[in-house]
Amino acid sequence: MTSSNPVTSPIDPGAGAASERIAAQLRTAILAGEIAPGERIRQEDVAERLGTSRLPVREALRILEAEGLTEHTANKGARVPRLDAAELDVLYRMRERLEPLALIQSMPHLTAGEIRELESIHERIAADADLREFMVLDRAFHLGSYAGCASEQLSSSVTRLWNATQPYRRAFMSLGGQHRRWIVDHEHRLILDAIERRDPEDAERYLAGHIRRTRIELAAHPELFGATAARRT
Amino acid sequence: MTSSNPVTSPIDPGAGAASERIAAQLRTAILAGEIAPGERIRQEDVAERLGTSRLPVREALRILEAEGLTEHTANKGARVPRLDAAELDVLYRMRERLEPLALIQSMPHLTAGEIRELESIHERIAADADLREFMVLDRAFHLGSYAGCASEQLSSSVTRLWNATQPYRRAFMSLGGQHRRWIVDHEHRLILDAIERRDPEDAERYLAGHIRRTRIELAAHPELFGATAARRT
DNA sequence: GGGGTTGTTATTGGATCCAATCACTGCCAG
DNA sequence: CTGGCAGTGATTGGATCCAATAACAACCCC
Repeated sequence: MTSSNPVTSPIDPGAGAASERIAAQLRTAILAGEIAPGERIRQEDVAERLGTSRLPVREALRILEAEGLTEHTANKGARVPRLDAAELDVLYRMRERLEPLALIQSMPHLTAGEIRELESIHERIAADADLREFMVLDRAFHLGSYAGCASEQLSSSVTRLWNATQPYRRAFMSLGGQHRRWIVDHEHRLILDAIERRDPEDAERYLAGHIRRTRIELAAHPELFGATAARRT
Repeated sequence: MTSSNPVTSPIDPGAGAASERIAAQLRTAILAGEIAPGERIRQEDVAERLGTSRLPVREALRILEAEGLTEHTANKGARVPRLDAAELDVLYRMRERLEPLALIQSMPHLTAGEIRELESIHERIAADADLREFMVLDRAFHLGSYAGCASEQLSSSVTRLWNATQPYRRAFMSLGGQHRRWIVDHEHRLILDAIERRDPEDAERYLAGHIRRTRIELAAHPELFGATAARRT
């Protein structure tokens, strides 16, 4: 209680509407893997933990549903979707087609500063070895390269795809050793070079290849499904 | 009032949860063009007209937002998104890449009965001249051809694209004469033949061409934007 | 002893009331 | 006459209470 009390929450983190702050909190938790696929999210738990009523939680869950982070069934509540191998395969094929389009649309409008930022992220990925940090930087690199894409629809679609696949991408990257990271790093380098040369064809080719390779490797690891989270039905 | 009273609503159309019935009502209205792009949707109006409280309306609007039919801003409410020429162009490029994928995924699983149904829809499109009916049948034809697609994510993405572009597709089809309809009819024939031959390459080619041609023609009609609906900012 | 059934409990869905925010109009000063 | 400002009305956002549904468990009858 007292979430609306300005005294008890003087810092006011997130500032904006309450339902969106809750959505942001849950989004971070899900993307960080703190809530596993298949795990149920009870409205009252969240409401109590964040010191608010259940109502904005309901709205937050609907917002997250729109972003592909939760799924909702009537009278049964929300849960983080669990994917099977076939669904993940299709999601990667969607990425393979949509993200090159996003990059093509974005590239002409990327500023020099934004490209420098990509370069910085790329260097930090190579330097830092922590998986959690890698997940954040990898996402920042790709989505950052689409920053110049003016289309709201395309941006949100791509984000949805990243959201939905995130848990499995993490499980996949946690499998192998450094080897896997080197390959990713090399492919990012190729994409970044093409961006700096302002060469859309090459950028599209390398990006599509990057995603396609990952999809094929994922298909070789059926143990990712069911192993990620096993909390009943 | 009395929406939950089983006596006053014995037929119980839609059966399911109330917020989803409301969403269905609004969805139909928007797709039918009864609510124009840019037009605002006030919660209380809808609540009153459907004899319910504002709360399920809020949820319904969030559901529709997830489907790309409305957009929502804090403290300002929901409205049907209005697109500019650039955004529509990108949406069609997205369709051009995603829908062939959906068709490829769907084709192997289409039953003979489903293909007969597509044939039936195709004939009805050719026979019937009414624009409203055409919009329904055209949508049924395309989305029906993706019925075998098992991926929930891909299906909903494609549906979102159809939702977002629907008002402009209607405005476009209302422009020309029979000429435009003949071309669409012919292209549908090519796609359907490829489906019946179970030829994924041809199907993908014809479908992509169908969408691409429409995109290019749309680009030649800048008068579609702003003409569709003009209810202030 | 097993299967169907019924009662109980936990959880979500909906209605009403209250608070906060935003847009708009009219006013006043420059 | 025009720009800024304050007050007011309209509209959305949130909290609390109540109803409905579904999972679960104990029970009874066969």
